[in-house]
Amino acid sequence: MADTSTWALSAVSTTQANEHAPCEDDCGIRDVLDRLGDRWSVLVIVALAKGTRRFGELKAAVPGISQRMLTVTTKRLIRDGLVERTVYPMIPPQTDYRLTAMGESFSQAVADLADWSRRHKEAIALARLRFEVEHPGEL
Amino acid sequence: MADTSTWALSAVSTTQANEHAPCEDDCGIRDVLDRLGDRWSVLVIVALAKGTRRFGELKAAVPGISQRMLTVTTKRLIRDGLVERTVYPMIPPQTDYRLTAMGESFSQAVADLADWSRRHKEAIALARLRFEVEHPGEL
DNA sequence: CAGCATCCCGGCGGATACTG
DNA sequence: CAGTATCCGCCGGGATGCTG
Repeated sequence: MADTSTWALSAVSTTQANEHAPCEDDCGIRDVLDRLGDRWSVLVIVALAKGTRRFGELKAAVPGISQRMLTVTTKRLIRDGLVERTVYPMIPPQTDYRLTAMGESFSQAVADLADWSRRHKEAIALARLRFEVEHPGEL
Repeated sequence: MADTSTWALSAVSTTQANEHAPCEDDCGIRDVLDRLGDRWSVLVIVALAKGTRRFGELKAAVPGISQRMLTVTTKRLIRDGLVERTVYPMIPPQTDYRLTAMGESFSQAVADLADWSRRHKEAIALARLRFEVEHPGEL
């Protein structure tokens, strides 16, 4: 039994032609994960959770972000309806950013996630150490 | 007042030399966000939430993933202590993947997130439509 | 079946310069 | 101050081929 030549032909039936496999069922999660995925969205949300901020204040509140990524990120958040922008036409110009109702809600969800990571950060760090000794060099 | 030549010199005080700006305060969230960020981790977690799966079953359960990304993703999840792997040395070989206790906990957190996105997907879609008409072409 | 090794491309995001 | 425009390097991840 267990001839190595048999299972070579047992076709994998690779989910037969799924084109782009766009989830179909669940999704909508993708949009959320995309925001969570990029480097800055969450940080900006967290900063705005403390209240309305101007562009410069926001930049200062999110250490390391470039002006470009700040504009791009805020624009994406605005597009998704998480953030609102108010422009005061003065010299020098002023622009205020604040969370929308949905933004606040999202902020709460993020906070819950932060809670989870706080409760498990030691366990994760430990797991990584173990992995490093058992599989040195990998990843 | 409001002379346009004055504020040109008011140095931005660009968060003075933060090297890599590694958060310092919060963090641990970065690790979690990194898992949420990549394209497949969440999908694999969701698939494993339904129970133990073999490599091939997992591949079938996550439509669109390549064998390479499946190995890479599972390995990362194992490294972080979210997934366990059991190898049965037989011909043909068999490998089982299952969530750890922490993995189950994480799976729950993800489920909460999925809930949020389900409750707001319409609102997000609507916001995007509005944005598209008001700012055609951007993003 | 369950992987590892290699090649390669797209786009995310950093750095820099310019404008109202 | 609050952006916009441009250039560019890096790496996440797809496709393919080979092994135990």
